[in-house]
Amino acid sequence: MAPKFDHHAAEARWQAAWDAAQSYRADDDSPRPKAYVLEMFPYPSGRIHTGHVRNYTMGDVIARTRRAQGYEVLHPMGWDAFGMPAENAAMERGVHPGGWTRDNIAAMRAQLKRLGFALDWSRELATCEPEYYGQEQALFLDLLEAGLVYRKESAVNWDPVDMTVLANEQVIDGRGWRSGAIVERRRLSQWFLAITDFAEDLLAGLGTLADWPEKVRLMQENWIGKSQGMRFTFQVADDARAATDSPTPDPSRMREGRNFDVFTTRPDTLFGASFAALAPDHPISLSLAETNPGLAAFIAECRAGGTATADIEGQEKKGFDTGLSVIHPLDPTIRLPVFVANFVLMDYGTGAIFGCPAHDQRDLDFARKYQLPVTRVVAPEGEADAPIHNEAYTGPGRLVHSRFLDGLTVEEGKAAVIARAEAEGWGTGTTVWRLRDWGVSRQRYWGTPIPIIHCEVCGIVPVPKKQLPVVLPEDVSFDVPGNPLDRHPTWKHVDCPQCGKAARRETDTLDTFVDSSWYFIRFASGPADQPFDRRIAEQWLPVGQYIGGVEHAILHLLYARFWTRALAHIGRISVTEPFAGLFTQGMVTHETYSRPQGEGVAPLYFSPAEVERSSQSAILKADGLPVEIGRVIKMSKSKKNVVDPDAYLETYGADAVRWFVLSDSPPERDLAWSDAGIDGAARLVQRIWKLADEAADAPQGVMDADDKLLRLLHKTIAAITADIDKLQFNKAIARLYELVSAIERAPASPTRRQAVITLLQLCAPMVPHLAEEGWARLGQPGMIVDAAWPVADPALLVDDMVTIAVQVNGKLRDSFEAAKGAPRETIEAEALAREKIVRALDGKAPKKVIVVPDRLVNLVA
RNA sequence: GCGGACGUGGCGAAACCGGUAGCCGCAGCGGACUUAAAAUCCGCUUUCCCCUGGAAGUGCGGGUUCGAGUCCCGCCGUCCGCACCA
Repeated sequence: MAPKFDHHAAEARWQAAWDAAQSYRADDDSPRPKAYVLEMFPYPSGRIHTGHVRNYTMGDVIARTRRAQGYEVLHPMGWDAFGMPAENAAMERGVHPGGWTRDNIAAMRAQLKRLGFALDWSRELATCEPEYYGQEQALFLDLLEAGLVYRKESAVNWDPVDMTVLANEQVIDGRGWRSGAIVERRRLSQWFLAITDFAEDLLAGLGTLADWPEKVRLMQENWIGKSQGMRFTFQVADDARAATDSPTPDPSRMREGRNFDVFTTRPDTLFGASFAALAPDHPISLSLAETNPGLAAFIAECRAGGTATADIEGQEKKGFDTGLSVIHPLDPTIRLPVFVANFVLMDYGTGAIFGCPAHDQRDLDFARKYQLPVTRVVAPEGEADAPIHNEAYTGPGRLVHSRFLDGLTVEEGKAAVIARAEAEGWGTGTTVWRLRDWGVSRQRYWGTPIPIIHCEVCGIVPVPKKQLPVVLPEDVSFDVPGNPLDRHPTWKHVDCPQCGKAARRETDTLDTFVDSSWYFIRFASGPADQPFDRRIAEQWLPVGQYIGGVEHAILHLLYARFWTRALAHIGRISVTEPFAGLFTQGMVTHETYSRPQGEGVAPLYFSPAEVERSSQSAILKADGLPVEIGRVIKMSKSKKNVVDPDAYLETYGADAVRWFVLSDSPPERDLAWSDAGIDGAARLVQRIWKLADEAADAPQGVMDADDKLLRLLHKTIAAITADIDKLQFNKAIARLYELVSAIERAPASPTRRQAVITLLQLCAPMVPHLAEEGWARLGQPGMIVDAAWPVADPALLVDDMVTIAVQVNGKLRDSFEAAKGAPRETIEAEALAREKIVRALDGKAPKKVIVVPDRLVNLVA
């Protein structure tokens, strides 16, 4: 009986051998074609989770295959090491964020090494180290100098207990996610990156990303949100109406400086306008509120609550009549009342709209509430003038009740109104974007310090580059809420680099998305004295294959695209799209185990480690009683369905774990982690090992070219190469199983021995330790990582016999073997002569015969 | 509400261009080996029936075609993203 494959020994042996040979070191000066394979770098939370294992295994298969195919491969790893969890750990456990983070990195690095990934560890980086963030500060200053960084006041979610800004995702039901305090909307001075300068470019660039998922491109397109329309000015009329709840107006005072711009995507519906509305934060609203307590109260009411989506949803449309009216731009005799309305957003367009109730649902709701006129101006083709009830009409059609526009289509109407507005000088065709500039200020300690000094005399002064990096102080405390940098006794006090007077450091740090916006460039080239060496970086970039979770489809990928373009814009690099190929993999899921705890109480969940799972049921180890097996869902701490890869690495070995995460599910879909699945993977590892072990003593010599096994082998080479290219690892694995079965059945022969050697090469990207061990057992020269990828012989890919299906009226009745390329007549004759077919036709001659060469015959009776 | 993806055995899934639906794995059933078990190996496994065969079958209803999982039209369901975006 052959000895079993010993994963502990093999992993140790080959990981040491690869290390000693520096097998995965990427050579900048290699003459070979370059391939940059990258997986999204992890946040060092403490432990590698199954999602990481899946992500990095996929990348590893690509990297190893490319290497075997003769590419110089760059496959690096690093740590997205700044961020809030480190500060939370500091607050909860009294540890320093830096120590906590670096300990986590050490633990996770060991776990990744244990999985045997083909990574170039010499390029490892952590964003929390000054060598990295100092260079980021230099790039920030470059962008500042180029006018792509600016400071502005903006509304933020402010947590009054934790004394910090919260992202929208951190506001839950209007309360801070940590403190539970009611979130306020505050205006704060914040640093911004001018991503909107590149809106058009970022949108156009999506069209060049052929190797990105369509879904991600669409998500980015929607996020950028280009809308074309018209911007025009409303003149405020002299004759003020009597307004509700306002003091007797003085018309001349009211009019002064109160004309305002609106944006619309539907200039064609202008004759359907029945009101105008301003955002509560609009400057005119605010100025009117100074003398109008009713309006001031209304604005205050609108401001209550956070900026989160949940707060906005379902809110009733409300307005406040300002008493002003504006003049309709196409007919000066028409006056429209001006409201301040809660559904108008200051951040989009101009912060003011014209309302056309017949063709916009929100405007219609508003008009019904305030008894404003509703006039249809677009009618569907052939359907003249039905009244509008409670549903606005937004479909296509022709214009009605619109004077010079009558009879035009919607598109023609838009063009006509814009042409007229531009000719008369009261409006212009224009484009607005949903995308906003990127606010990067965070009132946090554990992030890249923004390299700016505030001087009372000189204003905003960049830290001179010679003084970089601005290093985070280590002696900080987290015993009170707020930003420790701001409270630090000395750190922020510096002399102004320009005038030398006492000044103050910026105490905000950069959003961690900045850190991840250029790490792939630093991997390609990471000199000590500058962010990157342009020549070397450009040899590797763009990343050929980038792999990560779809949750980064918008923010990270958009920011990285922007940052790269910004660097190109200031002439530091010629690459504009950082990731040529993108793949978004699915999540790893697991079933849940629970026991009900009575009505209205959440069930009690148990972790997979606490449960003994048999094929049909599961019992709790502690008491031997059954637990309920729940749905297969994303791993989460609250449902306790998280598994730790370490235990599996110990029991089954890296190769079995790697094989399992690649098998069964297509990589873009979710993968259900199961012990049964890993058992299957471990069995396969032993089967392959047994083949290698037996083949070591098998006869060597000349192979039989007609051997069926040889044909299968070459078909498998071709298929697996194509499957890996398309990242269809599940299909590659199904084919490997077929090949393994076929070899097992084949008698010992030189062909069989060669098949085993090739099999080891084909599965080496997935199970590298096993492959090396088998390669050595078979006495092959060197290491399998240095062996060239097998090439399929085209002559062996075509069969000389094919199966011809015979259908009667489209239904399969019989099939037979025929020589490949046999003439139609031969096939037809054979089909008609088959006993089953004669019976099926029941003596009748077929009316029509369809012959598809090498495939089928269909007889139409 | 807008945009998108998906729907195939008990489960994860295959199926090139419209051409034999269900490769491969998991689970299950039967058998061999064994004192026994594990491990391993062999076989079966879409459903139904009047079982040497036949019928139905890829969410539902239509259509195009000699032929549809695949193309077209209309529904239903699930998931994802965005959302008072003017």
